[in-house]
Amino acid sequence: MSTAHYTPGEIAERFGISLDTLRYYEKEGLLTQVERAPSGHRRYRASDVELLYLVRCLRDTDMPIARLRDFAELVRDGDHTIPRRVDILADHDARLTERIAKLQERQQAIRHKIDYYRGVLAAADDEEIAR
Amino acid sequence: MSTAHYTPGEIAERFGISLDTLRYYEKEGLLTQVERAPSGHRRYRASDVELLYLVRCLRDTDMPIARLRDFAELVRDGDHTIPRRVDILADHDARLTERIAKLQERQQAIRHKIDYYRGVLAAADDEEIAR
DNA sequence: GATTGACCTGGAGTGCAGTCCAGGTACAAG
DNA sequence: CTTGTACCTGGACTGCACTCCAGGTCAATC
Repeated sequence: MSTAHYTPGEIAERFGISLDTLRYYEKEGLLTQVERAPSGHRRYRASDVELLYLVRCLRDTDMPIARLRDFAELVRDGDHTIPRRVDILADHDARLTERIAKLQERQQAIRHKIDYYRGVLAAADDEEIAR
Repeated sequence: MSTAHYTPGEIAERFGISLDTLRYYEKEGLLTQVERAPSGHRRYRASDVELLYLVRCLRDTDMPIARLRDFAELVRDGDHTIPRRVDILADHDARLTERIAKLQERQQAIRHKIDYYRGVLAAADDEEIAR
């Protein structure tokens, strides 16, 4: 319940990821350097939460870890990298749009198959009734 | 150019997958038994193409191989398994709908971030002009 | 009859993204 | 002081879906 920081447990809970994954992200450079308590325990600040939120959005939409690392590096390098960050995000956004369109196409095909099968079943039922 | 069957190369080309992947699918039981020429070479028929098309739709929408195997087994078992096939497809369709919705949510968040960054850039430009 | 190209087999290897583990520290509660 | 819980580290392991490879066959072509 502290105001200034969050513990690893709180963060993991909040984002629905494991402590291992959280540490893995840090090790892979997806987060800017996380502060430590004198005990060595991680202390996550609001800025970490913010970046992690974006990281999760990008991972949930299947951006690979390597690209996320590049992005996080730009974040670490300061505000002058914002144009490049926008490029990465806009590119991802475009891919995502394509990807969603493709998924919807496939979904249509699957629904067609379901309808076809339902037609077969209905025909079989009719036969049953006619007997 | 024969009318009755397709070669592995033709199939791979048509579906944009590798020969290895094609053989892998067969080995994993995603296809019903594929015929062979006397030479031992595979000969794909229209029914194989049809099933493979569905398999690809389902894989493209991330159905795991294990579930596809279950589905293919039902296909092999005959028409009386159609109700169960419909269950599998309808379930997948529902998951897919959820999945697409989640992707779109994430996409909104990413677009928000892009807009935020563009706002920062615009503000910086204004400052530049004011100087 | 040598070469070429498409195909065959079984099995090993790859890349990605975590996930698990052993052995240890920090600290609050009983 | 012991117990419990949360956390630490480095490194090994896992699951999934391919992908690659060595060594071989077959049919047509030069």
